[in-house]
Amino acid sequence: MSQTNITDRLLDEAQRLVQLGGFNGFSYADISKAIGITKPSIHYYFPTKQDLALELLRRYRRQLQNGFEWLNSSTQDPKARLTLYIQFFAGLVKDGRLCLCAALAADAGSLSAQIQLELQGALEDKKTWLAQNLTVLKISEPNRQAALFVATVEGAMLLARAYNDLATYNTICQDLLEHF
Amino acid sequence: MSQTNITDRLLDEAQRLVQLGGFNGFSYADISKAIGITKPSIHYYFPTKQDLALELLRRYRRQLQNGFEWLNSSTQDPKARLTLYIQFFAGLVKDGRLCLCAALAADAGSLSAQIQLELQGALEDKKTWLAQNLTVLKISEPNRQAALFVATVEGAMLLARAYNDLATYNTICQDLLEHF
DNA sequence: TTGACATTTGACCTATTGGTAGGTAAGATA
DNA sequence: TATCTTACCTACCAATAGGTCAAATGTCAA
Repeated sequence: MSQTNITDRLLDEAQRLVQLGGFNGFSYADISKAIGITKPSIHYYFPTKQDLALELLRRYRRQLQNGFEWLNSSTQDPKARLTLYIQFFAGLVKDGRLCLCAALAADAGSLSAQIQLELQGALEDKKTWLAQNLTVLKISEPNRQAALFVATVEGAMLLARAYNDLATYNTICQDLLEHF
Repeated sequence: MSQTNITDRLLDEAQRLVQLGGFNGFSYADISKAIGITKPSIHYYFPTKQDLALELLRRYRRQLQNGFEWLNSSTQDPKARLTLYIQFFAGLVKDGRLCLCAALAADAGSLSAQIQLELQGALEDKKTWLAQNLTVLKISEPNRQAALFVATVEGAMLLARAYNDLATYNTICQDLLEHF
């Protein structure tokens, strides 16, 4: 991404660590080591770890929006769009990562109410975009089916992570697509 | 469960905490407070936290087997069995918990290889049982569809946890069932 | 060149982490 | 009776957690 912007580098590394080991699975010291900036400097940008998580989600939602816009401009075919959605997350799975939503949802117990709202927002973003494409496909109850779609893809990432196997993700998502 | 057996009480509480906040989201001190036994006493039963996690998964697999046997004896109708499978986990979701598999999969980064194998085993147990019932239903590729089923249910729990809403889980699982 | 502000640091803090050392009372076993 | 084992305990440990603060450094416009 950006080599220059320190905020982004901090967020990149934090996101990586969250996706690999959950919100409680890393510390500011870990980020410090990886980025080469001292621990107090990280506190300068993100006073508390909760601040970090919140900004992580806000940025993630922006990234999602950009991703969806890119997908929309890539093809008009809704079926192809769903496939690209799945391929988008395959990149994460390949690196042994989870979607940020899944990673944070699992640790929701240690997240502030505000963060949980932002997490719900991110999931809503996904459902909304998916529902739009399911509507074009004339699927009945697109909102419900969108929720099913999101759940399955998140679950597929979870299984792929457990098995440490990209094929697990791809196979499940393949079968999911065939239902639509 | 068992009021008497201390090992079980420790595991019960540990499992609760893992399902609520992940493997890194609780400490021996938390269990200590809840059970009323000192921290070193917990180390007496489970020398390290990894030992605890391993036994948690081994017990979980036994519980799953018992559950499946109970489901098998409850009804011969495979469709009804799938419904009961979903209801089984709804109890967890109602308490704001995740399936142990989902909770640990998200924190897989901080789990030993042995534990990850046990985690895979637990997921295999689920897939195997589901595949048996899908076979009876004459579903093609029952193993693949079983993986899809597991992923969706795990994902539904994740979403329900994020939204803190049992209905989210029920709706997704309802729609899942209608695909079979 | 200076002042103002942004950025980064070393030194430090308190609480908690997972874990250990050593001991003790109650049974079981020899 | 002597010894061993189980099931706990108190007291403690080094390391790490998230976080603070005053001082130093960098940047840039007036």
